[in-house]
Amino acid sequence: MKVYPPASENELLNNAKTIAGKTLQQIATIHELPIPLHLRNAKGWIGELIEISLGASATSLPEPDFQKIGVELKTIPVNRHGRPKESTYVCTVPLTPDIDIQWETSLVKRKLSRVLWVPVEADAGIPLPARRVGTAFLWSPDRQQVSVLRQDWEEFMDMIMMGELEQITARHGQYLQIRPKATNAEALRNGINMDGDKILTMPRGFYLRASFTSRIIEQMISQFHQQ
DNA sequence: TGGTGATCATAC
DNA sequence: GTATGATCACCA
Repeated sequence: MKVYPPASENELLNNAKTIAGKTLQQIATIHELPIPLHLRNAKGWIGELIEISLGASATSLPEPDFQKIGVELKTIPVNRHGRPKESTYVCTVPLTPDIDIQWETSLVKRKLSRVLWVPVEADAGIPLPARRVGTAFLWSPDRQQVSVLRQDWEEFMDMIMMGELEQITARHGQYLQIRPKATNAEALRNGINMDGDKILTMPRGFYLRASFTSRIIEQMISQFHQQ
């Protein structure tokens, strides 16, 4: 079954409702896809399955997944309490950014402006085929959240432009963090050191801390209960 | 045992 | 090679 890109947020939400409560086995069967034995050698499999089942179009482009409506798709592994098990990858970190790079036009901002979060059961005790997809919800950061995300991003970009990339660890950043994002430790690319010289360094990605995505889920639940 | 640093697969 | 989809694995 082929799912076409949704033309509106409502259409996307309706598509998401059709997979809510289903197991990964049920969804994979609909699309005639095999299920890997475990995620160790297929880490992105759930994300790719949900992309297919919701009609995502920019699946390996530096763009929001649903290009037409500007929505980014994120599956989020949650435990039985609904708390995220992992951080959430956002996008690649520019290692040699232009001097005039700005938050307003950054990929982090574009991707996080509108996100469809799709919770997926991730307790180790549940076999992969039996894991269920939860109720998806659309989210945009509120003013306070945008403010912190922007502050994190600007501090990171300042450090990178100052040649302090190698000093950045996953401990930096309140909501965002920067961590390696590579095939392996041998995958290097160009960066800039504190002397302004070219160096080879590990490719890195922006991630949302699990403590932050946990708050997003809690907010959604409390809004739900108020209605 | 939580979080940081490392890694796996795939598309083009 | 560089982007995407992420989770793994180890150690403080």
